[in-house]
Amino acid sequence: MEINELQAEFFRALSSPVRIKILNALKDNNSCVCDLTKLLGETQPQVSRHLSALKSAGILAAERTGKKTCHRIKNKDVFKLMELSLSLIRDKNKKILNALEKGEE
Amino acid sequence: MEINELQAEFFRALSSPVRIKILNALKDNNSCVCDLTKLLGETQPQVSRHLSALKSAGILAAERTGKKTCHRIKNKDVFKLMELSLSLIRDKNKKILNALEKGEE
DNA sequence: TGCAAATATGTGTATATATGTATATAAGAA
DNA sequence: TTCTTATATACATATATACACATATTTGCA
Repeated sequence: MEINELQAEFFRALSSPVRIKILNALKDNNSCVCDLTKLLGETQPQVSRHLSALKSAGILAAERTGKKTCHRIKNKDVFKLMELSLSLIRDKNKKILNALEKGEE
Repeated sequence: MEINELQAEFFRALSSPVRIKILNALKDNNSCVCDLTKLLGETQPQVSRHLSALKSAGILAAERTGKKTCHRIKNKDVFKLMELSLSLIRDKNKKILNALEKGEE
């Protein structure tokens, strides 16, 4: 296993809109699967699977308390990465992004 | 198209070992397809398509001069992202990465 | 014009991924 | 133990991706 492959795997974990949404949802609050399911409007198995992918990538950690499993960002530096990615794609999609950021989603 | 999707697309462009290698190869020197093909030991169509993917993602720019097409990094901030990703995966794979970085690939 | 070099694209195939539905597992409560 | 809630996993399927090999396209040159 080379570094390149580890990096590629890491980026692949971020290459899904649902997983990006999950990260944003966990930015300020930890959350359990059922709350994320409601919040994102996805099915429960979907959310569970995406959470599991993010956990495998080392981005999330999970802790079970009773029936619920609480998920949290393992290292908040991941949001530096998110911001950097936004500024990089901003160049390419200036018009689209400006519109989106003004709330016209 | 939401921001989440643009971000996911962007990260997907980085989710391939070959494309990561290409970026590293272009870090300090611009290069044409044939040189990259030799350097990476991949087939020419492979390299061409991966380059095209990176271009679609807005990460590379290409310029044709004569028979050759020269590719370059559009915004070197992408390497900040690469470094950040490395430090993020380092936590998870301390042992593996330490070994790799000592040159035991 | 004809040829060779550099690059891009088409095609087939194997593999990976995403997703819905159904089901299994785990834990607390009655 | 039985029921309910929370979560994870199995299965089937549709779609996407990576890749090798073959071919088309573009350009410079003889």
